[in-house]
Amino acid sequence: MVRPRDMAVDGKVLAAAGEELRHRGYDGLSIDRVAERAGVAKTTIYRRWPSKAELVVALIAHLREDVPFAPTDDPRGDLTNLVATIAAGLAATPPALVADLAAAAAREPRVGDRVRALWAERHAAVTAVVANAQQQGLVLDHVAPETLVDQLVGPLYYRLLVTGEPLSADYARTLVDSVLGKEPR
Amino acid sequence: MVRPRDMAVDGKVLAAAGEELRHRGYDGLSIDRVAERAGVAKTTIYRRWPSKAELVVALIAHLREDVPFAPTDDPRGDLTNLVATIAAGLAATPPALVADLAAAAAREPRVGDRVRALWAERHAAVTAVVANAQQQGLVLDHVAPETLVDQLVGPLYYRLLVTGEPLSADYARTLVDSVLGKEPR
Amino acid sequence: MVRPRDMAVDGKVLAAAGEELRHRGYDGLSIDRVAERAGVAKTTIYRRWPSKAELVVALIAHLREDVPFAPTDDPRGDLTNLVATIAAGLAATPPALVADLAAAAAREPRVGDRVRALWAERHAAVTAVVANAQQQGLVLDHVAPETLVDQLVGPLYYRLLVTGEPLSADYARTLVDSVLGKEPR
Amino acid sequence: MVRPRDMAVDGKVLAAAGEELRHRGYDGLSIDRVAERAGVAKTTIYRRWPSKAELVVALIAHLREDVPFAPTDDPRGDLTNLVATIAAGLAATPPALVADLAAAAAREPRVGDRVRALWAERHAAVTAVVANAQQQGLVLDHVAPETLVDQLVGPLYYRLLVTGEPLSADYARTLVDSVLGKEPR
DNA sequence: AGATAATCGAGACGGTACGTCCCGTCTTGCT
DNA sequence: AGCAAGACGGGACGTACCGTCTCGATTATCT
Repeated sequence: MVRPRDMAVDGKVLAAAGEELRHRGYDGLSIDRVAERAGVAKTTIYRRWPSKAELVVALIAHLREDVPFAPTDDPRGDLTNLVATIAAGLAATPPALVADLAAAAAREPRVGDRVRALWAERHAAVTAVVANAQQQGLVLDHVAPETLVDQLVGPLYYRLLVTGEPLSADYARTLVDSVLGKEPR
Repeated sequence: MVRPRDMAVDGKVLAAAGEELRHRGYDGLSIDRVAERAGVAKTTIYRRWPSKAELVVALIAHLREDVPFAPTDDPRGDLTNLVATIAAGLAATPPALVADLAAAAAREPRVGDRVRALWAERHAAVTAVVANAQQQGLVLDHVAPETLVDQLVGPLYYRLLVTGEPLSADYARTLVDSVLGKEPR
Repeated sequence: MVRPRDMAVDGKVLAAAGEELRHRGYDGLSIDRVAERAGVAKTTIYRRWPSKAELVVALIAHLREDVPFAPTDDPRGDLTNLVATIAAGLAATPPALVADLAAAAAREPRVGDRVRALWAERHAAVTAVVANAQQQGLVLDHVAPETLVDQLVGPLYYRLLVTGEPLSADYARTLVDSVLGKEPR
Repeated sequence: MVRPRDMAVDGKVLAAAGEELRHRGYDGLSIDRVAERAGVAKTTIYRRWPSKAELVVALIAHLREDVPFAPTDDPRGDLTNLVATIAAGLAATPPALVADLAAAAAREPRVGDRVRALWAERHAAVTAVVANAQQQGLVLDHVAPETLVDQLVGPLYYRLLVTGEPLSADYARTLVDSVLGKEPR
């Protein structure tokens, strides 16, 4: 009954915002400039995203790549793959962006919900594999799977945000080895 | 021959900036407001710190607290204490502040150096204890101590910044148990 | 073959617009708000009145009140009554509204026509009485009746719009006395 | 003790605003454009005048020409000159501008004060001459001088704002004649 | 005791971006 | 067609900070 939102707008705006974010960073991302670059009125942007933070959240969600995850009967391999994939994804994202999201999440509840939902997907995938591995007796079963997940994924964020050390596929393997024990054979 | 700088100014400004940083975050930290709150002219602030980032750098150095740590001959106890202390310290800090610092660190190299130096202290303390425990055969020695440290401390930041789950002393114990194996007897 | 226009719409819109005009003035009159207040779509308003100015034109025609005026054989009394009635009418209207109408009239020719027609009625009534009085020798006949009317009615607007002084019935009497000379007996 | 305001700014801004006002009218006067035209930051304008209305008030006050008034021993001549001068001044001002000022005055008390002060000067000059004439027996003394002033000046505004009739020097003379009586000789 | 020179407060200034409010036009589907 | 609902491009608003700049007024220290 009403004029529907122009679907193309979302794409144009997010594309423009992405460019800006990449080239100028979060602070330098100006709605005015995004609007101009997208060939769209500023009001149109604010009609869809109430603030810069929300726009960036949507942007991230848009950029999100599925963590393609096909479980095999080799939990160790699955886990290594998964952690390495997550590490690679994080390594490809500007650290400042991740930190900005964390900060926005901590300050604005609505943003927090969305950001947490974003990470939760990956978290859940890892949890599933870990639980699976545990059932097959590959992991010390005195530890809750959630804790193990924290110890597999947490270090990635720790390095990215805190120590600034690089995230390599090797590091992912090291983490899995530490949790599952050295390769049996 | 010249009028010396008023020593009290540094303190007043840093105190005011700290308040602002805590309550409004890095982005919301406004030099105008800091100047007003500190009862100091904006010029005076810019005379000492050439930018907001540098001011925050100085501020961070001020915020540092010692992690008091006295090693005993009980590495497991030492480790649990240390991790619990760090967890408590983090839990007492507004998550947004930690995230803001991470973001500022990622954006401004000089801020990054200082922030990393800030966390490095704690990191080093944990590393020492872990290495010590490893020498006493308490930990699987196929894993480098740095990795274990990441798996002890990383999850704390992960919870604080990413999942938003609480940081309890219990959680600290769980982490240590996971790394050292369940209490032998 | 076509759906007829909903007659009720005109009334609802003009009523809403009148409210807005009274409370917020011409500039503050927003079509968006009028539409909402009238429970009508903006499109519907624009279908009938092509612009804000035209809407106000229509509105003004609606606001017109008759100045009930029954001439007797006492011109002085008639004049005093008439001027007092006009003064009371003006005093009861928010000064800002009168000023806004004047401004709109000066800016938009079509509004000007309507507004002038609105006041002209009153003007004409006074002119008639003045001419009548003059014929009866009550007024110095070296002055054109139009001038006298200006001097009777003009001061009312002058006070309302310029000096801000109150418009009382007494003041109306004073004006008439000044023009006709003090009550003979 | 502080950096003084740049005196040149007032002039540049008011000049630019005057241009805009003349060419685009009150509504079309945009602070952004004024700032650009004056080569001044928008903030600088807002620092001095809190709103568009106040800026225009200042502008008018700036444009204000003294009503040069040298009393002679010929009150009738003085009065005619004075009223004619005021009429000429009003005739030279866009009616919409006068109406806008009246509207702004009616809505914003602060603006009202200023605008009234602006007109009050002229009002006072006329009052003085009228009182003078009355003392010399030129006017019927049963009428308060304030009333006569209203009847001399009010019609000018009435014509300008309400009836839209022209303001000529002749009309000024007619008004004076009506109040003082036809030229004795 | 002055001269000299940097410090400090106060706040003006040119800028950039923000998020809001309207305007008048448009698109869509229900009546 | 008329109408409700609301998206859209566009323009202006007034606010908040930024970092730079001018001013005195205020301390020292050096002559």
